[in-house]
Amino acid sequence: MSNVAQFPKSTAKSVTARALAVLGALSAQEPSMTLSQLARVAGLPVATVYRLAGELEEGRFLQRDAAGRYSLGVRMWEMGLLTPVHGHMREVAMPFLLNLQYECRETVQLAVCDGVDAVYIEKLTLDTKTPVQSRIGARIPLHATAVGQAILAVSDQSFIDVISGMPLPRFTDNTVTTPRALNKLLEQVRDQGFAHSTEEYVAGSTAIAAPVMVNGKVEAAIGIVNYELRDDLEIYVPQMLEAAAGLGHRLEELAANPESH
Amino acid sequence: MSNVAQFPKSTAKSVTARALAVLGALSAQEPSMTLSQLARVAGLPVATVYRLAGELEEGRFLQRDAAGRYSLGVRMWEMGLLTPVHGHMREVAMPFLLNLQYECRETVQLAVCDGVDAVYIEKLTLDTKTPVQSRIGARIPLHATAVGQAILAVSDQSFIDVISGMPLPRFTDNTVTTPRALNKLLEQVRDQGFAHSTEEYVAGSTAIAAPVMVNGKVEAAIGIVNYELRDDLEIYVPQMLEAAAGLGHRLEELAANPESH
DNA sequence: AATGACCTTTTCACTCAGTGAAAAACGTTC
DNA sequence: GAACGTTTTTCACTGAGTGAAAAGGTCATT
Repeated sequence: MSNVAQFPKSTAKSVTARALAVLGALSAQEPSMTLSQLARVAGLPVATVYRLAGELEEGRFLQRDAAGRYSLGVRMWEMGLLTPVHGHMREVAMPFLLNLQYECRETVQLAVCDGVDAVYIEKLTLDTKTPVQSRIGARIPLHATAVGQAILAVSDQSFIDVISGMPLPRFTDNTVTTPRALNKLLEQVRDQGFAHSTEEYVAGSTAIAAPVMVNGKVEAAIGIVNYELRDDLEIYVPQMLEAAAGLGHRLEELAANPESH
Repeated sequence: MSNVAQFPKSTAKSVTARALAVLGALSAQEPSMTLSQLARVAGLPVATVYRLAGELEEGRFLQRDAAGRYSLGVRMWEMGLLTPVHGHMREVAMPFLLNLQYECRETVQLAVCDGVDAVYIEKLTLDTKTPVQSRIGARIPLHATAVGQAILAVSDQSFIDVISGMPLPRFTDNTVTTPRALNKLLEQVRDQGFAHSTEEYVAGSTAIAAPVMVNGKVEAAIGIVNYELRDDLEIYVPQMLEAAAGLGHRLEELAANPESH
């Protein structure tokens, strides 16, 4: 059933905006589409999309498979890796994440705050049947995950107010959905220095997370997740805090020295 | 003096092409630029780039830092993750790579073949001063790296011929640069089931690598690198082969079942 | 083989979105 | 304070981009 109509952008914008709309039509749910699907989702005439997609393909931002379906091209991927989020943050964080993973042998995550939610930048997991929720690049709510709470707790009060002022969607029975409860929770996180969340986002998963501070400002969060409701996850808190602190310091160093490799 | 009009780049044609040229101006070497740099590199008038960059920023394909410099935006990164190269292979491979990393505590790499060279898809490293050469997304020569050789050795003979027919650039004293020598090397790789390369690409580094076979066709390679010329890297061959085989089987399973998690 | 459903590709007259030189407005460094 | 490089705004002009419609493909179903 096509109940789509998520982008009814009748307001035909600039050529560039249209081109981006074409690219944006592809999503995690539908990473490849036919020309006409693309047109429908982007809300543009087929002929227009035909031309635009052709040019995007030329530039390798799109690619067509054997069947003629469009998906995002290698160029897109290559360029994505030049993004500060990846190029810098992920690269610098890797050794810390790996060491932490080595010590706890649980799934280790790195997330940053972007807009009003958190985004997973890296996930090191040994789990072969890992849930989709925490795909790298996935956006996750700040109020309902350990990494989100770790970031939010040490953010500016004004930002906290913005977030707690927005609707706080419920994902499980344990999700915190009122501003009051959220603020209380965040205070607790600040007190103990890390967040601990049990089944607030996904049933059956529990997680701890710590903020990564760079020059007094939170830049990311490192978390440990377990999908079997381990109740002793906190035994890894020291190592996690060490990883978070270590990463923070390293980022400060790199920010100071332009490029001290 | 006479610096009036120098248009080094051939004038990009369509609006879309120009927009892509603006994005394409950013590179691994210069991941962030001022507006006018952007214009110069893209070979477009400043006013034009000003407008285009504005729109690209709106769509979060570009972003500006505090100083007003442009770099690639989060959107670019998010979408890059939807690319076929990344999405599947990397996700499935992670547990195998992590286990291998756990066992050898050396830098572990995953690469696939794209066109006439290999591309690093993932790199797990504990090394904080890791060389730039093996950046994720970096393209590396098939003839001069362990992962490249591992892939090439088990490729179709026709493809091997194409590669060995091309110029084989020399990177170090140890680089194999003649078709004869390359073929001999590849035969050896086939015989022993893995590649072992010492200072063929980067001085001071040694690596081993094994191909990942999926239904009889090579799809990737898993490698272990060391930057201090460890001469006993081969002790990890069994684990590496196990990881490669494990990943191969997992990929076969997933190819069979459309989507079994 | 004829039908219909859905897709891709081409065409073409119209017009409005995109253009870029030039000038204004900043922000530096000497 | 002037000389330089930057970013931003303005504006008259015009060809690049548009999209409806028609033509051409491909694949089921009858």
